[in-house]
Amino acid sequence: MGRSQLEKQKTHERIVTLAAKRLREEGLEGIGVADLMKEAGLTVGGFYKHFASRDELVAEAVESAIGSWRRQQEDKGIDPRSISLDEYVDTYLSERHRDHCGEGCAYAALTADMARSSDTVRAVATEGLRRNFDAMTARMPKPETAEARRKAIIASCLMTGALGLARVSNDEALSDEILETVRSFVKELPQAE
Amino acid sequence: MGRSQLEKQKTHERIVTLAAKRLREEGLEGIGVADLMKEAGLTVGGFYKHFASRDELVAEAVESAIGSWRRQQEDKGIDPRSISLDEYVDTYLSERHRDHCGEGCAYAALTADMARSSDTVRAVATEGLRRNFDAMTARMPKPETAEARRKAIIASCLMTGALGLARVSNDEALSDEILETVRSFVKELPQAE
DNA sequence: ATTATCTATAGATCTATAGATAATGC
DNA sequence: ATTATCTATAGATCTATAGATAATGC
Repeated sequence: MGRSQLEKQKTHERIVTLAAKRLREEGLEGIGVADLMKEAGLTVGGFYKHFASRDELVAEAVESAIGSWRRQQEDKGIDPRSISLDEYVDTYLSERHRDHCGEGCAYAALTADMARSSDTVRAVATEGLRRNFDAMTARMPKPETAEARRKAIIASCLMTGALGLARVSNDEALSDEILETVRSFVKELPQAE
Repeated sequence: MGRSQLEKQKTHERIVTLAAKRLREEGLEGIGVADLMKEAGLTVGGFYKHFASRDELVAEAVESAIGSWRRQQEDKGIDPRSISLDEYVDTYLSERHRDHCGEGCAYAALTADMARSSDTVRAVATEGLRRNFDAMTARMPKPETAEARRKAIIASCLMTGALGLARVSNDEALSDEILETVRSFVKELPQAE
């Protein structure tokens, strides 16, 4: 016990990354500090040398969760902007994403929790939401137009909503129907009207 | 202390109705048994003569929350089926609904919590989801067609998703933009294609 | 006599802190 | 000497239960 500053920084990141996953799985009030540290291979005591409070961890974890998909793509050497609407929709509204909440979209997993959260968390979430709308607008034809932004907002609400309801249904046929219906609709959205 | 059976039944309903509101506000793990009973003008002790466990209350409260809108309409003497898509969209995607989570749609308020819940809760939620899809299908032109059902699913996902994201944003302009954009889109949905 | 609710509390769980331990880094 | 993590625990909170109290209803 007693580690270098570099190791502390890595430990900090490990806790945040794990929290970003576990909180998406269990909700922002889900996992406790002790259990989380145990899963990270640590003990409770060290926690408060990293975070002033559990809330502070939650804020960092939400920020990390919001940026996780973008970071994953960049780590694979992929520019997220190069991913087309069709590709994005297929992975977002996939059975895999539905069944792996912890690695997925923070907005689908934590909508209500975020809305109830502290100002800090909501500010982070709102900023991320804006960036998501912008990224979606860029995937529409004529991205400078108001029509592109309109469709980007529609697509975003549809996708988070569909993933959420697909996760609610314990009838897999109904769940799949939701995913498939919305997948094909969003793909046709750029050509609509 | 010591009440009639009729009063007990009314007390039971009062607890469930209050829980349906407070759980939509704070999430399914939000309010505790003691606080809830206090708000109902009662004390902790009586709780377990009404429910075997907190989970049992949650299940009843979720069922109550899912049916609350329908019941409200019926109490006003309105047949929910007589409400048009346009009317429904305007109240669903209103600032009022956004700002009053406790009286509103259970799916928008509790999506992620429901998905994580016990089999009992998920079964109730899935059944309600099916009924919602059916009710929305009936509001579309040619309700017997597959196209009507497709649009009903789209509209449902869009509306729950939009309300959820509108609640996340702490920037009211962005929040209003989401609501307005989706409102007008859903109203045009029946005529689309 | 039965029972709906009350007061009081046991037991579990969870956040946060205090003090010890064993590395780092000047 | 400093500090990152550990062990141990205080204090708050929450679910559930036990036993008392005061009505109901045969």
